[in-house]
Amino acid sequence: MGAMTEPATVFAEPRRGRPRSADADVAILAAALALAVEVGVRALSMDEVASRAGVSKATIYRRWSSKEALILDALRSAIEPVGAVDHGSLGADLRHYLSDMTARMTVSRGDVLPHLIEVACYDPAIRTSLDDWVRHRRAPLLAILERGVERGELPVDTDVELLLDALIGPFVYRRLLTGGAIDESVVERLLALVLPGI
Amino acid sequence: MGAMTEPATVFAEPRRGRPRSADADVAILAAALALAVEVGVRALSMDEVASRAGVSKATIYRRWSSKEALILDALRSAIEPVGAVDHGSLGADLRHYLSDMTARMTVSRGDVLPHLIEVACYDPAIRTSLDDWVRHRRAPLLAILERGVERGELPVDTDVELLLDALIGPFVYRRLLTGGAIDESVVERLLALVLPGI
Amino acid sequence: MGAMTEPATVFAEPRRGRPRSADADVAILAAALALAVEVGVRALSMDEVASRAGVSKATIYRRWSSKEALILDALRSAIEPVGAVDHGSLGADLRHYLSDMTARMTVSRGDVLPHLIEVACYDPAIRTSLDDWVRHRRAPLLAILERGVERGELPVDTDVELLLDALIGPFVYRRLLTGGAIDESVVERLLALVLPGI
Amino acid sequence: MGAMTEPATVFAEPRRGRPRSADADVAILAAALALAVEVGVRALSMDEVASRAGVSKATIYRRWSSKEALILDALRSAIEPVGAVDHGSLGADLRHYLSDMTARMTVSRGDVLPHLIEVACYDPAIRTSLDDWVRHRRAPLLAILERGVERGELPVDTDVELLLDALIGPFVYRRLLTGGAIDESVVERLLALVLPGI
DNA sequence: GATTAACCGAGACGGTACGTCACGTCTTTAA
DNA sequence: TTAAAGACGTGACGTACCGTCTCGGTTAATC
Repeated sequence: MGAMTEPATVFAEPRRGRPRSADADVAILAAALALAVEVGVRALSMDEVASRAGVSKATIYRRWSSKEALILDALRSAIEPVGAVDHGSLGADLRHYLSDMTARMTVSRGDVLPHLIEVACYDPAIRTSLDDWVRHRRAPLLAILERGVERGELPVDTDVELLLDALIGPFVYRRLLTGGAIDESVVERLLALVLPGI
Repeated sequence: MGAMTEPATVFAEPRRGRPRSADADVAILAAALALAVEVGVRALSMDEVASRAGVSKATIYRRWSSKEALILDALRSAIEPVGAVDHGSLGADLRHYLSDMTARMTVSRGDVLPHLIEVACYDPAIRTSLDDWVRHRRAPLLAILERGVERGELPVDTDVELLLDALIGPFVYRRLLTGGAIDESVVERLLALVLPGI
Repeated sequence: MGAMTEPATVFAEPRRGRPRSADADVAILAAALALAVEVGVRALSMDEVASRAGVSKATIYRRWSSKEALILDALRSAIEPVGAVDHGSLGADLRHYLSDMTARMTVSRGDVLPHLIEVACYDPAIRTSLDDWVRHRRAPLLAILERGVERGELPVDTDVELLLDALIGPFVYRRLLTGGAIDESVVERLLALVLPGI
Repeated sequence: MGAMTEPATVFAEPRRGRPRSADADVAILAAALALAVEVGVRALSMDEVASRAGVSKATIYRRWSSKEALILDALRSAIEPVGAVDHGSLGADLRHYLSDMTARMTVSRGDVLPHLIEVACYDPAIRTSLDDWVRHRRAPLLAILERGVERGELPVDTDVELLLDALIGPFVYRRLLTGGAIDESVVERLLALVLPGI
């Protein structure tokens, strides 16, 4: 719950007063997610979220400082990262990760991420939170590449970060800007281009 | 002026009544651009644009169909594409193009493009217009790569589109999502990764 | 339209731009009055007024600066003052005026005036407007008393203002505070007490 | 403590459990009164009263059923009625009472009573409580007038209630509505008008 | 001494209304 | 016909206050 004003997960001294309802947390996030899927992030209104969650607006604003903070958390709660499975070889690991990623890119509505990217330009808190989320999603791929270096499948002096960006960047670019194809064949051709030996 | 409802530049039959003011076009675009820079795209309001341009809102909406259409045109009018100079070799051309592009990425405020990307998710007209713009900006790089094929610097069966995405994508990805470094050294290292022989 | 921000009745230089809708004025006042009667002033909400008048809240707030300013104007538009009829004698005039006044006091819901009195304590604009209204309603009785002085039915040195307060005050006091009887017989007994000769 | 849900002062059977804190009673009333004077009754909020009194809102609502009930009690606790002194003659008694009353009217902020009057229109409990308070404040004057009848200074068939209203009403009327003068000279002139012989 | 019942401060809760803002459209008069 | 000015309906925003409800913890009278 990164963007929350006071994360409920951190337990400090026993809080005084009536504790915040955990049910409300769940109901709000669920309502926000459902609405985002149904009508899109742009048309999502806090009144409607409150109404669906059976909660007052004040209860939402007690937890999240803005609409976008809520959306970010809702998104985060919904998307689990690609699993970090080890298939024994760099090629197999990469193919698995990238296929999974492209499948997700194709399925989901395209408006949540663009919305968050924009908001992050104005709201530092969202910026931080979005950065965390990106880091979290990159982690498995980073592990795959580092394992490749350890195994000797990649040179010791590989710039892992840049390699990662070269593998992910083209898909993000197509998704957000060019509208170009995103599928298995592109994965194969990109791998052939960037990592010819694999 | 791609998104305009009726482009003033195209002259059809001589129209009746008071002609549209050409000054207004300029003033509106200038005001929109200035505001976008000052307060950001998100906080830009049409009332304020009208007020700054010394123009009524109706005058704006007679020319552009929506706020985003105006912003898109304002953006377009401000950014001239990277020049299509021929330096004689693929390596020189690429280095020139990418350096220029990274320089622009570093300088400009980062909020106009993200905003348009988001809006394009909802508004097909903006989608089309944004696609045009992207195509327009990709054109010089596409020409460079095709020239490379003609010169024999690249294999004949090169997937030029994918190669282009592999060169641009990482920068877009860093710019919009990871916040990673964007500079000359990255250009060099990316070229070394994707086109080792250059 | 005393409390309006810019009274539409005062014509200064010809106003530019779209003029304010006179229909909206009427509809808003009517809706406010109807609601005040139905649910009371306290339970009257601006959203409901707007909805009933088929008007947006912004349109209301463009004309009146607050809920209370609107209520005051609505009240004023609804209550015509007691007619200033001349029955030929002080006694007849007074009996007519006071009977009429007591009848109105008994009929109307009792919450509008109390509400305005309270709000006037905090809002100087309402204060002024309420004072005007009170002056306006006192005028006929003042005329009656002054006519009594001219006719010689009252001493030349009569403190007309105080006499007026002595005739009205008891009724106001009963209405607002004691809940005491307000009827014809009280009018007679009060006249016998304050103006024994009449 | 008239409006209290369960008056602490009346001791019935000894209650079980922790007794209510008498300190809290005092602190709450003091805070309410201070706030009413500072910001006015309208802007007085229960959260702020609770905060100032160092008390929880629940503690307040355990004692008073509503904001207005609290305000009424706070008002009552602050204003002691005019003393019922016997100066030997009707004229002296009246002059003393009315002078005292006018002095209080001039001094105190004018917003507490108007507020209560309004609320009493909607809340029967406040209505009852306010009526009690009014009766309590009228009592000394009523005694004065009845003593006047006993002494023979007033006719035996005097309508004492109406006479009282004729003496008080004009001041209340001026205070709440006309904004007219309230001072010693008015007292004298009113007495000369209503009770010429005194 | 243990139990129990009512209290306590803190503060979260659902609800409701507030007054503001921006959008894109509409209606004036003037050029 | 277009222009500037500005009012219009729509609909969401985030805030404030109401009176109620949990919390963990305290304070007497009763057992």
